[in-house]
Amino acid sequence: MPKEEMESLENTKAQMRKGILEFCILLIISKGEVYSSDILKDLKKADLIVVEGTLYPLLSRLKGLGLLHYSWKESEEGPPRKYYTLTEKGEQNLEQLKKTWSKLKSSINSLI
Amino acid sequence: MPKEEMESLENTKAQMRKGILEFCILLIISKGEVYSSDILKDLKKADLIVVEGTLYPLLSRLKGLGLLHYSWKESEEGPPRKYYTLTEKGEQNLEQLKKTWSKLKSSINSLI
DNA sequence: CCCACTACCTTGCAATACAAGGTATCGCTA
DNA sequence: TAGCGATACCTTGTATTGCAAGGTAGTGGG
Repeated sequence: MPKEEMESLENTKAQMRKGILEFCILLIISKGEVYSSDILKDLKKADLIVVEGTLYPLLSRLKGLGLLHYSWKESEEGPPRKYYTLTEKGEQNLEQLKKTWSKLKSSINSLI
Repeated sequence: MPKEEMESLENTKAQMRKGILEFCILLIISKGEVYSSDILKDLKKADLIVVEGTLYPLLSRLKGLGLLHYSWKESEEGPPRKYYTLTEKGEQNLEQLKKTWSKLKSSINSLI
């Protein structure tokens, strides 16, 4: 398969992943206190490849919007970590996003 | 609800929509020869708000990648229209994207 | 002949994911 | 105790891309 095709396909797939990235991160944090490496691990398990340079600014943004807060915790083996949890706002937001996701799923289903 | 929250929510929703936009457009075109207004109408029905300024460059890009081709057709009431259809490549690509979409759905499901 | 309508396209801007590189803390070991 | 590797957090520059706004052109009716 020629290179261009591969790229266009990968590009579109990447777009799909990006779109739900924020949603996924909120989902992951909603399940319990986590720090960046935990999040990256969970995203990887869900086939959502993300790197640090993407995650940190995003967490900061969500923090700035009041959806998250964090607390520093000591680590057994290394520097302290920022553990994130959802705020009240974050939880409400996530509920809305779950609904949006459901609608999106049925929209696509009717298109298929 | 304060303005900022609304905006953050709308923004995230918009991201989700954007991510699947290209996929949806391919889906719509796969169902038969359509021109831009048809596509916009179908997207609107699926709650995917898109404007001309988004659609035209995107169609051009997909054309450039060899996923689409078009033919001019006369209209009964106005200027001629570009009717789009999928190329062979476009169909193959779409099949791949359907698989990606399924995986994405189950990934999210397991996160929820 | 002009005006409204439809259709196609372009330009400038803002958001954002990513690659790459930087800073700081900790524990281990020479 | 000095240095090194590992871990963790963060920043900068770039490319992509959706969108608002505005532009061009064909068609038909008054």
